[in-house]
Amino acid sequence: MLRGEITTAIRRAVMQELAAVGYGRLSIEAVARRAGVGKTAIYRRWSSKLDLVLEVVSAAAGRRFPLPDTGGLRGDLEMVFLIMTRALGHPLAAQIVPDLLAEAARNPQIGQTLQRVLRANQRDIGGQVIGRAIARGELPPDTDLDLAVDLIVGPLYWRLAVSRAPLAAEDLPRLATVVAAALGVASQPVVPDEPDVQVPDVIVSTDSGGP
Amino acid sequence: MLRGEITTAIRRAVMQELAAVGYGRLSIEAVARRAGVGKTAIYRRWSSKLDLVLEVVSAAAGRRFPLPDTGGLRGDLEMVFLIMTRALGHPLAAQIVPDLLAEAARNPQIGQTLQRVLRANQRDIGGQVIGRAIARGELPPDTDLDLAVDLIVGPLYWRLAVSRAPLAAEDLPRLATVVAAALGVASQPVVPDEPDVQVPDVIVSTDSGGP
DNA sequence: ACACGTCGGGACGCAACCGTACCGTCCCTG
DNA sequence: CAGGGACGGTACGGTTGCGTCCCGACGTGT
Repeated sequence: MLRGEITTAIRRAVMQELAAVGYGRLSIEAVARRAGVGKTAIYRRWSSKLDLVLEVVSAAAGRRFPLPDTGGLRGDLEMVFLIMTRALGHPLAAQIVPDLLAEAARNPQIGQTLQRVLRANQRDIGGQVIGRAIARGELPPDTDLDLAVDLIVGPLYWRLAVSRAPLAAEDLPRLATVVAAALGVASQPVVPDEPDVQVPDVIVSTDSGGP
Repeated sequence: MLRGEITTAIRRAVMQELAAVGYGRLSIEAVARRAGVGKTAIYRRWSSKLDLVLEVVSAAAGRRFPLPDTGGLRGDLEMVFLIMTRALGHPLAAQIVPDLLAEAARNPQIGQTLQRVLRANQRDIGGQVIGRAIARGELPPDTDLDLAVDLIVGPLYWRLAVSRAPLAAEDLPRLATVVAAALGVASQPVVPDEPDVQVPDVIVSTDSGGP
């Protein structure tokens, strides 16, 4: 009969440790130390570091929730942005999410799990917002969902998780207005304005200059 | 008199090792092994792992370049997107950049360096594009540069570095059109459409459910 | 009241890596 | 052609973490 308080303490310690050192350097011993438990208590519950992290992160991030209908695309977008801001504004999430997303590029198991608990969720939400807007006649029926998700999630994720610049609550309505405008032209045909210009060669090199 | 070929080999090995295991797990011994050199050769050039990574990454990513003027905002954006796609399309960069950006959140030195070589560069480019568009009369003079950078960089970074979904070359013109539309309304006053709706509480929790 | 299972703690052998030191070799410079 | 410096390799003691095992203490359920 495993004691629930111990399990909870381990979960909390995993999140804190993930935020502090990242997945790559996470060690079972450090988790046990931080949780104030023996390593035995951890191995009694999870079989490995990967198993531990996947289960804890899934449990913490896997909550789905209904997205309220505000009656308009702009309002729906603002609602999504507000929720994203709250979620990524949590210090633990702001550290853990980018770290795991980077690790996902290298570890297929992590990639699958995040795909399931994060990005599928985002696609759901994007689908809801776009679907409603189409039903309202605010967007054409052939709106590209992938492009829409990029437009909705990209700027705010960049701001909150990468750039980490402060974002005032008053900025969200403006961002919603701007993204709504972008979505409005997403399915229009492209009208090229000027012929091609030579594109400079940009390659990440490994041998430029010396120390 | 340090031999340049050795330095180059170490640099290449650092990039490959960063891509393979990330900054957190990068070890000097693994770099030496991969480069086919002794640890001595590395310590003779750099004082520590942090020093090594910062110098190598700066040298590889710090190249600035002129952004050609295509004569229109939409074309300029497409040019930026093409350059970004090439840079982040490089397998090494696609692995290393998100990893270091996540690490930057916990290591101030890495944060400062990336700020200097990556984000300042992006702000420069964004400033060029927006400045030209303002001069052409395509955008109002009070366009918010921070918001513009989020809109330009966010969606493509999300797609290439986080979502990692395939992106056809034909998608870039459409993305440019869409982002240009977004920038066009970026400085317009916000017109609220519907009064507030209750916002559901979303918090990343550490104690939801058990294994 | 008793017995069983979980608890924290400690120890185990093994592996990886740290940063330094010392080899003998090779190449470049003067 | 002689000298010096950088080279790859190896070994060093010390630290950290792995996954397992055993211990005595606790506490819970019957």
